[in-house]
Amino acid sequence: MSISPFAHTVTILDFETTGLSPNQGDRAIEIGAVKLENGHIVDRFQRLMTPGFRVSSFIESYTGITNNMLREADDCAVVMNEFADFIQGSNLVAHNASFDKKFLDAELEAIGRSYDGEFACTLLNSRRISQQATSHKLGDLVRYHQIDNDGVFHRALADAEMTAKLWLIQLDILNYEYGIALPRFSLLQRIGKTPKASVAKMLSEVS
DNA sequence: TGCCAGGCCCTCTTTAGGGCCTT
Repeated sequence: MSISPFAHTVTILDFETTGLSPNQGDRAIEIGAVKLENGHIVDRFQRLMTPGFRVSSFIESYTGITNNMLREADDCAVVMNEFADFIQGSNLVAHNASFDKKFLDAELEAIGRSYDGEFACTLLNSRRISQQATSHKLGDLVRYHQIDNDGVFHRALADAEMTAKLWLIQLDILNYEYGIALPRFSLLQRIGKTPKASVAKMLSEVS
């Protein structure tokens, strides 16, 4: 059963992983998430998890998450079971959501859990409603929108916090530039799936 | 043996190729 389009709870999540593809054996090593209710952060989730094998030196360098840190972490199954509880009843947002969705799907399938929310993507939305931005990487959009940050990148909770702020900015853009206040979650999904050239027309019709 | 992600978008497109974005 899907979440109501009127649901006000949105969870913004970010995975750090051993690589790019669960189909190639890659696993999650960290999950970070913030839960928003009516635009305000009401809860946070951040856990390291051990994938069952050593991560590469590239991933250690890229994320700052070392094999020593993961040695003390719980198994993916334990952490993802807790995270499945955390996201129940909430729609989901991520930057380049197709990436995080495939890891969420893979890790939850491995423990026989599922979720009832639907995904929206701040990357696809940015390419449509911030077309003047020259790059839509999360870090570049943080600078472009002058989003407050503590200088930490490529850690799950820090990236989830910045993605949450980007999501709220996108809501502001819809409000101030298109006159759409309190858009349904489904509208944010539609923006990401609407052809780039047609977005302005679609939004003018909605407003 | 050799290769090795995948979804989305744009264009010099659609019988395709390449860039962007995520780790």
